[in-house]
Amino acid sequence: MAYYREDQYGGDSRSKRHQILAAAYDVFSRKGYHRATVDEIIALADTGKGTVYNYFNNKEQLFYTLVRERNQPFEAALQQVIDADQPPMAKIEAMVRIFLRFYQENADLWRVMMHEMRGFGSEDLSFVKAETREKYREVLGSSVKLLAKALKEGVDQGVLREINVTHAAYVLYSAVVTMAFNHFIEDVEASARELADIFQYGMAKH
Amino acid sequence: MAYYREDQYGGDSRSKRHQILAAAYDVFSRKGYHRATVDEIIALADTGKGTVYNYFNNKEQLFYTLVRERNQPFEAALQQVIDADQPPMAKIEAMVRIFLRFYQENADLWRVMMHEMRGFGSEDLSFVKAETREKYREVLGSSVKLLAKALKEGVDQGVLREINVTHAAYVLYSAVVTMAFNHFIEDVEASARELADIFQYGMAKH
Amino acid sequence: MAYYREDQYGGDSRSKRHQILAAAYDVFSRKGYHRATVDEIIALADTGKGTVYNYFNNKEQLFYTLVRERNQPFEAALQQVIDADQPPMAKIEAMVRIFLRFYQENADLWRVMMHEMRGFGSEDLSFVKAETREKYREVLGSSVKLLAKALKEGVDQGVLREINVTHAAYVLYSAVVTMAFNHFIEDVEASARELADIFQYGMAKH
Amino acid sequence: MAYYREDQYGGDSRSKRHQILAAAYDVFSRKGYHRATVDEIIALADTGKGTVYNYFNNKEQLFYTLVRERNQPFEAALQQVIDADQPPMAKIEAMVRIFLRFYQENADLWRVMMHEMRGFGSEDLSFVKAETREKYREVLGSSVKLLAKALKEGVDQGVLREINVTHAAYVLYSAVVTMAFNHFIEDVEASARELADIFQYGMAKH
DNA sequence: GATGAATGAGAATTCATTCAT
DNA sequence: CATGAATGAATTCTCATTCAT
Repeated sequence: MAYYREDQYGGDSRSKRHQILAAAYDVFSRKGYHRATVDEIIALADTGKGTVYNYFNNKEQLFYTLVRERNQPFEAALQQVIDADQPPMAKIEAMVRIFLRFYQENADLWRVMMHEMRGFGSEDLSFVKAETREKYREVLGSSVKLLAKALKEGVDQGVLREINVTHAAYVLYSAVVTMAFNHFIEDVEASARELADIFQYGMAKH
Repeated sequence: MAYYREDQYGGDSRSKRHQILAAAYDVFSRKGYHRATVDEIIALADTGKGTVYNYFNNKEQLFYTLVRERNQPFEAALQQVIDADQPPMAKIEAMVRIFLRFYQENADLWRVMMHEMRGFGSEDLSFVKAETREKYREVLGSSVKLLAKALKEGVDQGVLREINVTHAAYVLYSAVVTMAFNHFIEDVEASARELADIFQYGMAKH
Repeated sequence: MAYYREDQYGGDSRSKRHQILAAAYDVFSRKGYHRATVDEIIALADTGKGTVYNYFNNKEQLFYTLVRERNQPFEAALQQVIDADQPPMAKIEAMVRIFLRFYQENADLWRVMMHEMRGFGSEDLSFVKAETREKYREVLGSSVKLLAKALKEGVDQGVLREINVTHAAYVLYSAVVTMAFNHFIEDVEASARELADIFQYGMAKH
Repeated sequence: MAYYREDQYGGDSRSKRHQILAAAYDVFSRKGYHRATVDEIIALADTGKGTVYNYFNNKEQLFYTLVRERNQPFEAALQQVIDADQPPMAKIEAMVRIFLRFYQENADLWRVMMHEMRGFGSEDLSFVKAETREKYREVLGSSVKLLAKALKEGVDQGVLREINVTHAAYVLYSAVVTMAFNHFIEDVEASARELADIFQYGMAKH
C-alpha cells in the first residue's frame, strides 16, 4: 500500500478532511469569508456537501479550524525562538524572519481573518460570536505579545531605548504584515535586513 | 428659510442623498461591507428603499461613493502639504499628523474598504469589478505615493539615508494605520511624536 | 374601482398577505407542519418567496399567525355564549354547536396544531420555542376552560351531578374533536343532539 | 451462557434489532416522526447507522414496525376480552381498563402515530404510502371496532339504549385517549370508574 | 452481520434590486 | 423625486440512505 504522509491538517493527504481544508484555504483566501461559498469549496475539494458538515459544524467553524491549524506550527516556531538562549536583537530578527515567512505563505487567509475579527479588537460587527472571536484574538494577539516580550527584554538589557514596547511591537508587526500583504517580500533575508535596518537605526541620517 | 450649509457630501445636510451617505458610513463602519444591509441603512437614513437607488446604482457604488467623498478633503489636505515650501522632515511630520487625524476618524470604514480591496493590490477576489477596483486603489495608493514622494525629497536632499522609499512609505503608512485600527491614538500630537521618534532614530540605543 | 371586502385575515382578499395565509391554511392542513414547504405555499399563493418573509418572520410564525387568526372569531363566539344569560345546559349545548361548527371547518389545521403542541401539555419535543408554545396552549386551553366553567355552573346550580368538571370538559371536548377529525359530522344539529343525548343521559338504559 | 428472554420485539434483548426498536420508541415518542433522526436513534441504541438499514428498509418502515409490534400484545388482550363469555357491560369495562393501561404506557408514541396517519382516515397528506397507511389504519381502527362490537352486543341484549354504536365507540375511545394524552390517568381503576360513571349514567342529575 | 464515511436532494431564509404608484 | 411591496437568485445547513470494508 502506498505511503501517504501525515500533513499539517493532522490527516493523511488523501483524507476528505484534508481536501476540504485545503480547498477552504484556497477559496477563503481568494474570496474572503462572505464571498466564499460552501459550494465552491466542495467543488474544489471534490467532495459532497454533507461531508463538509460531517467534519465541521458550519462554515464559521470550518474557517476557524483552518486558521487554528495553519497557525499552530507558526506559533510553535515563535515559541521556540522565545525560549532559546539568545540576545534580544537576535531573537527579534529571528522572529521577524518567521513572521515574514509565515505571512508570505498565508497573507491572504490572514488578511481575511484579521478583517473578520475587526483588527484583534473591536466589538459587535463581526460574523463570529463573542466567545469565538476571543479565540481568534488570542491567535493573533499572541504573536504580537511574544514580539513585545522580546522587545521588553531588549529594553531591560539596555540594547533598546526606552520605548512603548506594546506600540513598537504592533508597529513592527504591522510593517511585516503590510509588506507581506503588498507582496513586497521577494527574498525573506533581504526583507528582514531591510526592516531590521529601518527599525534599528531609523530613517534619519546621523 | 433656514440655512443649511453645504457639507462634505456635497449636498445640504437635509438632503436625502446626504442622509443616506451618513447612514451608510455608520452601517458600513460597524458591520463591514457584506453584513451591512440596505435595509439598515434606510432605517437609519429615514428614507425609502427606492430612494437609495435613485441616487446610487447599487450597494457597491454607494460604498465607493462614500469612500471617495470621505477621501477628498483628506487628499486635498495632503496635497497642500506637498505643495508647501517646507523641509522634507517637516512635510513628513505634517503628513503623519494628517494621516493620524484622518484614520482616527475613519478607521473603521477604511478597514472595511482596504479589506474589500484586498490591500490595494491583489487579483480577482474582491466584490468589485476590475475597473472600479482600480479607482479604489488609486484612492488608497495616492496617499502612500505622496508619502513616498516626500521621503524621496528627504533622501535627495540628504536628510534621510538611502532607503527604498516605496517600502519605507508603506511601512510608515502601515504604522499609522495599525495604531489607528488598534485605537492606540489618544492624542494625535503624542502619537505623531512617538512615530517620528521611532522612524527617525530607530529603536536601537546608540 | 372594484369592491373587496375586509376578510378574516384583516386584509382585503386580494392582498398578498391574505393569499399567503389562505395558501398556508391549505398546505398546512393537508401536509402537516413539517411536510408543508414554503415552496408549495407560494406556488399556491401565486407569490414570490421573499414576500412570505416580508409578512412573516419564518415558517413557524406564519403557522402561529394562521392559527391565531383562525381562532379569533371562534373564541369570540364562545365568549358571547358564556356572557349570555342562559341556563347552564343551554350554554353547554350552544358551545358544543360552536365547537362542532368550528372543527368541522378547521379540523385538519387544528389536528396539526394540536400535534405540534403535543396535546396542549408536554415538554421538549415540539418544533416551537417554549414561549411560543405557551401561546398556542393558551389558544387551545381557553376553549376547554370555558367549557369547564359552564359545566361548573351546571353543578353549582344543581342540574349536573357532582363530577370532576375539568375531566368532564376534556372528555366532552375530545368527543367533539374526535367526531370532527373522523368526519362524522354531517349535520351539526344532529351531531349536537347526539352528543347531548349521550353526555346527559349516558348510554345505559334505565 | 446467560439467559435472555424473548421480549415483545421478538428478539433477545441484547439483539441489535431490539436495541434499535427500544431506542426508536424513545426518540419517536419524545420528538415525533419528523424531528426524530436516525442519528439520535443509533446513538441511543449504541449501534451503527448501517445496522438500522440491515433490519429495516427505511425510517418509515422502522416506525411502522415499532407501532405494529407495540400494538400486538394489546390487540391480543382486547381479543381475549371479546372472546370471553361475559356480559357486555363487563366487557366494555374490561376493554376500557385495557385501553387506559395501554395508552398510559404508549400515549406519546400513539399520539405521533395518529397524527402521522391523519386520524385513521384521511386523504393524501401523510408521510406514508397509501398501502402502508391502510395498515396503520387497520391497527388503530381494529381497537375501535372491537369496542363498537361490544357496544352492539349491549344494545342487542337491551342493556344499552339505541345509540349509534360506531359514534359511541369513537367517543368513548377518544375519552380514554384524551385522558391519557393529558396525563389525567393516575390510577387506572379510578379513571375507569370515572369514565364508566359518565358514559353509563350521563352528567345530568335525574 | 456490523459499521460509519460519504453523499446530495431538499428546505428555510436573506437581501439586493426593480418598478408601479 | 420618493416610496416600499414584490421578487427570486443565491446560500447555508439537514438528514435519510448507500455501500465498501
